[in-house]
This record gives sequence, C-alpha cells and structure tokens, in this order.
Amino acid sequence: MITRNPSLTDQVKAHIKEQIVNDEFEDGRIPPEAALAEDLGVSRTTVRDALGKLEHEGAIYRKQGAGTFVNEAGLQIKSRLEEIWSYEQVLEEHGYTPSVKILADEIVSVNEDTAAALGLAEDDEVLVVEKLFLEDNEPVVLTRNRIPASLLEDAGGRHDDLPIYDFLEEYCDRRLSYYVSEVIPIAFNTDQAKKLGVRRGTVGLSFIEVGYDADNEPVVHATSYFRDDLLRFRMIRRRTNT
Amino acid sequence: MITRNPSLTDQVKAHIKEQIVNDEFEDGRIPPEAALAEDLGVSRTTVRDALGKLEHEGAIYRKQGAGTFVNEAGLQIKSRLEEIWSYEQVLEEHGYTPSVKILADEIVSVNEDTAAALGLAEDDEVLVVEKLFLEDNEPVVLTRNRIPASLLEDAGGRHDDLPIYDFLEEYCDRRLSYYVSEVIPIAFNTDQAKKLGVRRGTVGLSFIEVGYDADNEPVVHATSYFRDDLLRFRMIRRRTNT
DNA sequence: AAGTGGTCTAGACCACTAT
DNA sequence: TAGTGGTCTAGACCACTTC
Repeated sequence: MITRNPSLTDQVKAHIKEQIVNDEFEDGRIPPEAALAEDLGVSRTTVRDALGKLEHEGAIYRKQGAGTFVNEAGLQIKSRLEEIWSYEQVLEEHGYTPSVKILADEIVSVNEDTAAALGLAEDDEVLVVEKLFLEDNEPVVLTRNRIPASLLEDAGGRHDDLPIYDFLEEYCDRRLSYYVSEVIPIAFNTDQAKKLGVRRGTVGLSFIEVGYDADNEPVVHATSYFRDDLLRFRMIRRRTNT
Repeated sequence: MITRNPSLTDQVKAHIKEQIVNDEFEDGRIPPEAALAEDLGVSRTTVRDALGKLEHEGAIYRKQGAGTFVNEAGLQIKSRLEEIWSYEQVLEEHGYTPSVKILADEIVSVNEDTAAALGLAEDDEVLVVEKLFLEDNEPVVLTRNRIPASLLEDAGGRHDDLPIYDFLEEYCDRRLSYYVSEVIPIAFNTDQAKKLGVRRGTVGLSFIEVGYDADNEPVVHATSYFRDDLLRFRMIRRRTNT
C-alpha cells in the first residue's frame, strides 16, 4: 500500500532547497514570494508554505518588509534532534557507511516499564529487537525496540534488518507518526559499555521513548544509547508565543 | 517599542486550547474545521492554522477523513526541549517557585570558544553573566551567558536579574529569535558540582548554544548545566519527509 | 513611496474515513 | 455516500523595511 504523490508545496520546497544548496541566489537573497509564485506557476500560498518549512528547518530566515535569505549557519547543522528518524540515516549524514548488527530478536513476556509505556497487561508478550549501529566496525548507537506481539501479522521470517518504522508498516500495518522522547545523560553500565566498546562508566546520551501511530496508539517502546565521542546532537530552539 | 497584537489565529488557538484544557469536548472529539470557522466567525484557513499549531505542540492530533481529537498523552508533557525559553518558566511548570542567584556579572576579554561562536576578534570583550537557578534552595540549573560588550547600550546599572532575552531587548535592542543548541551529557567537574550541590563526577545534561537575533546575527553564547535528578527534558520527534 | 513578508478571506476540489 | 481533513487558488489588506 504505497501512497505518496509529492504535494506541490513539497515540490516547490525541494526546488528552492536545491537552488539554495547550489548557491544559485545572489548574496544569499531569495526572490520575493510573488516572483517565485509567478515563475513556478503556483499560488503565493503554496510558495509560502514551502518557505515556511524551509524556515522551520533552519535553511532560510525571513524578515518582514526586507526579504527572505539563506541561513548559512543553519544549513550546516546535521543530526537535528527533532528530525531523527533512522540511525542509518544519521550516520550517513555524518559521512559514514553504517552497518547494523542484530544482538537480539525474540518474543518475551513484557516487563513493567514497557507494559506501562504501551498500555499492556502483565501477561502480554512483546517482540524485542536489540541492534547495534556501527561505522567502520566502531559501535556508535545501541537500541532496543519493544513491539506488542499482538500487532504482529506474520510471526515468522527474517525481518529484523529493517528500520523500525519500515518494520511496523510492513509487518504490523501501522505507520509510525511521532515519538515522545525523554533525553537522559547516563554513565554506561557494564553491559552497555561492553556492547558499545567503551569503558564502564563512560558518559553518554540516552533516549527513552514511546512511538505512536496515526491513530495515536502507542506501538513501540524504545531505548537508545549513544557514544558522545562519535555522535553529537543539535537542535534549533525557537521562541514560542504561548 | 512594544508591538504585539495577538493575531486572529493565535486568539483562535488560545480559545480552542482553553476548551481542551477545560475538557469541553465530548469524547475528546474537536468539532469539524468548518463548524469552528462558522462559530467563531473566521475563515477555515485561520482555524486550520490554529489547529496546526496545537497539533505541533502535541495538544491534538488529526486524522484525514475522520476528525480532530484531543491528545491526552501529549497534554501531559512538561519541559519540552524545543520550547524552553526561560528556566524560571521551566521550573514553575514543574510546580516549583524558582529563585535566581547571580554568581558572576563582569566584562572580560573573550575566550577562544566564544569568539568563534559569536564571530568576534581576539581582543574583543564580552559581558559574562553566570546564574544559578534554585528551587527551595536546591540548585537545579547553572547557566553562563556571554554577550558582546559592543552590543551594550548602557554599561551601568543593575540589570543582571532579567532573563537573558529580556536583557537583550532592554539593553541591546536585539530580539532573540532562536538558539542552535548542542546537547551534551557530562560528568560535572569540581567547580560545576560544587555550584550545583552534587558530588564531583555526577552525570548531568548540558547545552552549548548560540542565540541569534531577527537579523540572524549571533548575539549570545550560552552554556547550561542541569541536574538530571531534579529536571528531565522531553521532546516530540516527528516524521519528516526530508 | 515602493517593495517585501504577514495575515486573512472565500471558495474549489481532492483523499480518506466512516457507515 | 456523506462527512472530514488536506491541498491549492486568487486576491485583499496590513506591518514593516528600505531608499
């Protein structure tokens, strides 16, 4: 069930983004919205939506009355915390060729934390998949995903090499919509340190998160651990007028 | 120079948010956009913009063809990393009555890191303000802000008790627009531990960030340290279609 | 005064969900 | 099939910056 017809807005966004990356705008100044709309044969609203997304990503900034400009500093940011989706992708953006090692892939009884996170009963079962992401044989990220066994349509076969969101679409017919993540600094314990190839007590970042599908149902409980010396996250924090 | 006339969109957003908080929608179902538009006497576009902001905040979720619903889980999230602006506010949301202690407030020669972050020359000067945020006499957050001395319009007087963004507006005529933040786990050193009232080597979270004004000029270099045992951050990570 | 982004309207049509 | 959110248009007027 593949859907996806890039919206006009996304096409416009991609088009402008490409011109930005290729440095096709003089002095980093992007043409007026009205001009872009006419050139591309779309309405100004469509152009504005596209520019709004680019602004949110940090690729451009706008000044009322003055114009729209390329944000050189914003373009440099990699590993944006708000946008991470697959760790393969994150590592690739860092210029590495990542590999993945499956450390565990089994169906077990749910533990207390996961049951609470996913709203399961004590005696429910979950599929636990533990993976290690490496770059040049150096471990960088350790993840553990827990998915309710009741969601699995097909219990057999090799499938653990898929990114978690692909797995959920493929084998559970659920589309991951967003995560609520807790950001936690930790000193790795013996097990984590061994898997990540560092000394016990080394400090790193971790996430504890719950992923929700389009119906706002929790579908995955995940914990991730990162080597701070190899991967560091950034984010753009904007003013909100609550 | 006070501007600010809440836009129609923001008024609509606040109105709907209030109804959500007061649990005025049956079964967590929010009325159709067309109905809201008619009831409030605004266009559907305005309603959609307002709902879009609420969705981004995690207060609601939408399902094409089905409707718009209250996101009970999303409403519970406090201390959203993307939305932090003042630490006083963060602590208040946690139910504390925060106090602030000024540990330093002086003009000094810039160091290498700050010069690079703010694009200053070697011999430039910066105003350094170090603050400790406490709840019930218990330290929670330690921050150090560095602002180019050249931005200061008024060098004298007491002003260090203002939140950094108010200070920048008041004394530098600059409006802080966004931060680019690096999220780093650390083991506190002797100095940090002493100020935060924990043992040396305690693990905590830290930010290193650069704040930009409306003209996209860097105006502040900040470092912050958090006690993980007292304050923990969460965030909503959404899918992006690149 | 001219030009630019910001807000808002009214309406059309499409994609998807529910029944 | 009816109802809902998603996309897009065309145009008006406002707020602000620049010259």
